[in-house]
Amino acid sequence: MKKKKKNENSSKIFEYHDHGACFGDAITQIEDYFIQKKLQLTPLRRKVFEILIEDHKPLGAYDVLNKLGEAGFSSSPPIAYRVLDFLIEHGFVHKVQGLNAFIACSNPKHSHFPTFVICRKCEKVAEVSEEKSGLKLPSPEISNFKIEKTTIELTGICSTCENAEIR
Amino acid sequence: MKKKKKNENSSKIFEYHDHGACFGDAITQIEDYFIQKKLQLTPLRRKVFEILIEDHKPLGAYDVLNKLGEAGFSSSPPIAYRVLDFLIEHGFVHKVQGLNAFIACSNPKHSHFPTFVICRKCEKVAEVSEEKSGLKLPSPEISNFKIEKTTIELTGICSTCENAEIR
DNA sequence: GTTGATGTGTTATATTGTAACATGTAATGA
DNA sequence: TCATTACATGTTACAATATAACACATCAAC
Repeated sequence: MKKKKKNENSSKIFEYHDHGACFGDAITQIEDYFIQKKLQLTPLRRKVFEILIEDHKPLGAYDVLNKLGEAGFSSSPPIAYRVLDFLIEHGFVHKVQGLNAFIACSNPKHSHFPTFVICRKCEKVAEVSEEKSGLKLPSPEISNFKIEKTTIELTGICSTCENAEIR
Repeated sequence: MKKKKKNENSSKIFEYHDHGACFGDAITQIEDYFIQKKLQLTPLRRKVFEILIEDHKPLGAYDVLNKLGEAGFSSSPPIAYRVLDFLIEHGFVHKVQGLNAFIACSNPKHSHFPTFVICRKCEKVAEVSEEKSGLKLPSPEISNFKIEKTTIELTGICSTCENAEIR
């Protein structure tokens, strides 16, 4: 029960979030990217991305699907899965395997090998970029393996929940 | 197409495997552990573990289930999932999230935070233990997060498959 | 000899994900 | 002009993965 003074400016990965900026930046980034790559940011694709970035937490494919339905789009499963796959391919969405859920990438420019930190109690999820995580990938390249994609998920309990866990 | 001399004794994570030793060791380990922890290594649990360690590759829950059926056990889904969960809890089985599959732990003594290296082409999977992987976990503990469980999966292409990929 | 803990079994159903094929639209180029 | 192609979306039907809820048996402990 000691005062936490020392860690005051350590990255509070679950706490801080300027959502307005986040949303606007993300939309701008995806627009720029699509133009640059000559891809179509169709209403459907845009909507899926918006749904994810608004919530800013992992959503199941069928959650996305329902929201698409509410917004007047078709809501049969392949619709969601196709668009999600497409956005994943281009780095704007990640799949959180441990939750069978999808989340907007918090920084498409940097997160090629993102780490997800997941509280098993409050289910909050934080994406920590390669640079910030301090993660040092193992090197199976030594044994001639070429990494194309990583899934790195750390499940546990965040400080808020731990403090609440009186036993 | 150069001779690979230099890496001769680098860990060939996909190649080497003394299966006889592996199987025997694993059974002994699980027996010892169960005795020590006063757990019941029932015929069902033993069989599930044997199925996984015999194959020595990730199996879907329903694959396990079928093999249980063939061996005279019940083969309704909860049977497999319960036993798999139990074995996972005790560190003798891991789930490979990227494949929705289960694999016997290759070294229960050491692998608390194992890394799985998965070739997307031949689907071979290698488990690399914490010590050997050179993996340096990120430190969200700084931000007061307590890691309980990790999912670390590296997907890509192994040298054998890459060499075969003429384009 | 009842109670509680554990392990297995069953039915039914929930959740997550895909295959296969149809339609619409816009750009290309003979 | 109109076939061809690429792409995006749509639909039906289904496959694959996973869990809830409840039943029963065994066994040790009190």
